[in-house]
Amino acid sequence: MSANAARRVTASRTSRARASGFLRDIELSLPLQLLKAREAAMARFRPMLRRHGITEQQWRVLRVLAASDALNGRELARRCILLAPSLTRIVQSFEKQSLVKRSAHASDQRRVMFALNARGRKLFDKVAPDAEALYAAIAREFGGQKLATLYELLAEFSSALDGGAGE
Amino acid sequence: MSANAARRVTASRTSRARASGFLRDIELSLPLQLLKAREAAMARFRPMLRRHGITEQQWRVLRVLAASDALNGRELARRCILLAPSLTRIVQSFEKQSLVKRSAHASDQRRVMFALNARGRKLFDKVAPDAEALYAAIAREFGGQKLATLYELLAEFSSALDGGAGE
DNA sequence: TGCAAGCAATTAACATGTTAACTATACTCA
DNA sequence: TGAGTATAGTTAACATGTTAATTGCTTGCA
Repeated sequence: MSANAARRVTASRTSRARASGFLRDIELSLPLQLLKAREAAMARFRPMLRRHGITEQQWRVLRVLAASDALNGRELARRCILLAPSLTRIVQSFEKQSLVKRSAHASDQRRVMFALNARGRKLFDKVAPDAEALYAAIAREFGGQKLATLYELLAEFSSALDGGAGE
Repeated sequence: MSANAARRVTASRTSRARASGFLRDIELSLPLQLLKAREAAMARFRPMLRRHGITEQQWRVLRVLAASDALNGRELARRCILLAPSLTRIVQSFEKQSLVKRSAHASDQRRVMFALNARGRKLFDKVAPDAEALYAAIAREFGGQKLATLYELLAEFSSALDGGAGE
């Protein structure tokens, strides 16, 4: 499969680039294709999350906090792939809704520790089954084998470009 | 490679999920991994685009318009993977900078046609070589073969989930 | 014909992305 | 020890993402 893919991509690149006379075809912009694939997946999750009254990014924070007792902001942002300002806004919103509580780090007064409280955990437990069902449907439609290969390639790509910094 | 990947992913999923007692590990959220890979790539492009004074999304619009004479808003948004409101804002900004001009569609007064003008084309010609150089570096570091396989998988994934609607 | 339904583009409102600046705390090393 | 530097978190400002509502035009059909 991948040998054919290589040939096909190369062929289409040269012919289309020659035809348009410009930069390689936009179909061969990797960031765009990653975005497109992400959109295809998120289109399924967003309506469900919306019914639960949360955004995609808020769900990431809920998930990460549900999987660990308490995290400081920097680590939380890193695991959610969120920038610090976005995380600040999200946890502030969560605190107003009593979903998250903050506490001081024992030895470093700069750090702020965040953790889910009872209401937050309850919301997570309510959303998680719906998310799992949608994820299972995607795996079924695309194929578990191909999904695993895609994971592997994405991980290799990220670490190849990050130089190991992102993980 | 992909057979190993499947085994590895499955193994890590069960062990981590059991350890945390919650939803499968967040590392196995496909939208998140797509985002992470995209971030790894965009981290290289953004500083360059910023030096040219444009954003990532504005660059997508420039590229698509440079590759075709004139497009209506809907088609332009579709090719750039942008929502209509975002496109509206971007082309309005481009018009103020005299990068893009709009015209009426011949037979359908609802449609608005957008095209690059001389200034827009000049900007595109200025940015394109830098973008190509960064793209070539990524292809070199990650490997052209693997890159082609990744493209293929992403395309299959998008079309599998879109049901053919997105293309 | 003319009206109901649909489509293209825009606008509005709020959430997030992105960069830069800022505050408070922690570290380092002369 | 104390000035300089680095780090964690926040805030600010502007661009984009997302949904819903709006406007103007088009189409289908009774």
